[in-house]
Amino acid sequence: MSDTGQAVLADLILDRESPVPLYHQVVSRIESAIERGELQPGVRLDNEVEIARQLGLSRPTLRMAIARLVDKGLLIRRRGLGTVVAPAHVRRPFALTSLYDDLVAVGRRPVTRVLGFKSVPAPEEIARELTVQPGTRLLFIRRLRLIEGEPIAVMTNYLPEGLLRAEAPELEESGLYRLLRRRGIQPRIANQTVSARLASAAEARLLSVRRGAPLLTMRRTAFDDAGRPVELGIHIYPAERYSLEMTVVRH
Amino acid sequence: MSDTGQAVLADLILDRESPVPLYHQVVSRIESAIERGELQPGVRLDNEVEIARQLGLSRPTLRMAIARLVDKGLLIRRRGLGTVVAPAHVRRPFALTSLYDDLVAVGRRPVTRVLGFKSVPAPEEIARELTVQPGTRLLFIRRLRLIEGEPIAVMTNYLPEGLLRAEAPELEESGLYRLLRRRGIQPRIANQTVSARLASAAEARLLSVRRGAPLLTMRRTAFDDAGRPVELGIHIYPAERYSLEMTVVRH
DNA sequence: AAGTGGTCTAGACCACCGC
DNA sequence: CGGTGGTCTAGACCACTTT
Repeated sequence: MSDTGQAVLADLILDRESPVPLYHQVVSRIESAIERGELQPGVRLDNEVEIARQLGLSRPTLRMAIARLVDKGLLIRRRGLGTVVAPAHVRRPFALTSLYDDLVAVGRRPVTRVLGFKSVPAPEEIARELTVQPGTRLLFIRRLRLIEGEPIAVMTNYLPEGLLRAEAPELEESGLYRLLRRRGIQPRIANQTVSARLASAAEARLLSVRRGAPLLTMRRTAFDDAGRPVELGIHIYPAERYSLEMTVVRH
Repeated sequence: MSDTGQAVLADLILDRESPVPLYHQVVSRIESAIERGELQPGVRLDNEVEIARQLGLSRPTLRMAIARLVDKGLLIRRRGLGTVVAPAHVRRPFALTSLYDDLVAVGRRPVTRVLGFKSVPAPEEIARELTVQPGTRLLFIRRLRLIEGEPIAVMTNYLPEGLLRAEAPELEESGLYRLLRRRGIQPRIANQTVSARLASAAEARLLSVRRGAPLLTMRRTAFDDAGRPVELGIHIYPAERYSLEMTVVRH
């Protein structure tokens, strides 16, 4: 009914010497203020000109920050009305994070076992999807992921050779995407197909489910900034223990 | 190896009298040039300052346009290198379109049968997900979608009353989202959970599959600009005939 | 009418990249 | 080094929403 409150952002501290862009500093400060509950859902922010003045920024710079937050679904902005903190309806951004990151984020302890790690010539279909020549040598990786002793995924990946070296042990400690990032490789765009089928006997054994249990399947090709192939992933999950969650924002 | 060509965008026609923002005009012009093949993947664009000059725009305005196209995965931009048209690896944006739209877009003819359309009090769990009071009256809709005679989805939806009226017949002609848009309701953010399970006898009958066949399941809550609940959808798809595709761009 | 975000301009300087 | 995109400024005017 009445005003839900006016947020004062004047005390955000910006570091003009930092290499981190100012608008990005604003994004992360406001983001964490919302996460910590200092900015409650429904709270109305001051208008853009006023916030910019308080922070000592130009309006375009501040707008860039707010635009990012709107994109993430954290803020809602309407002409003539103002900017308010979005309701809490989850705000998990749909991004190219790995399952590993997701699980760690909620405090669970996934364990990974590397089942396969070798160089293979690219099968025709996989070569086509990754846009490499058939027969090109690819790194084949197969991992089993468990959480509290229960298998939750069998992940098969094909990567162009040279992206990773003999890093099988590290794959037991870290996610594939984290390992790639550490080597300076940034997946940027990914095409995913999600479907379902029944577990074969071999899959059932690996995943500790009965034969014919429902599996969630995901097939993904990922490319970097320059459009170079990074990875093809074929993942299967026991549907009884796993689901994919995503938040979609319409622009 | 050598230059892949230099695109001249100077002949894009902009209408400064139009209510459509200039940057948006640039976005749609370039978008359709790429779709029509006038701008081939790999083609390098002139630098921002030059394009802006050619179009008679300021650089920030042009940058806004290019940023949108990069977001959509149509262009790739790298500091020091330039801007090029992205490789063709699909570019289906992951958005809140309906299955209906998707199928029509590829020229297929889906048919929809409305199985249920009535007002019901909100069950507790559904009320919580939609952030309405338990017992609030909701519109319950259940539809069966077929393509070339084969069922591909059973869609169950709950909407706050008042968003739609007695429009059951129209639901056989148009998608739910299209109908909502026509009434000025714009879903903006949606949380989706995708998983899988086996078909019950009743579901198997509806979907023309055997009992125990794998089903892809999707549960979605959607909210509008102002964070008001728009819809809760519970969809099931016969996995043997349907998969979900999405393109994810990391920002 | 008043207040808000939306669009647009014309510059400036910086950081990264390949040569 | 020269060229590119990345960031930032200080304004201006417009369109929409509510009072």
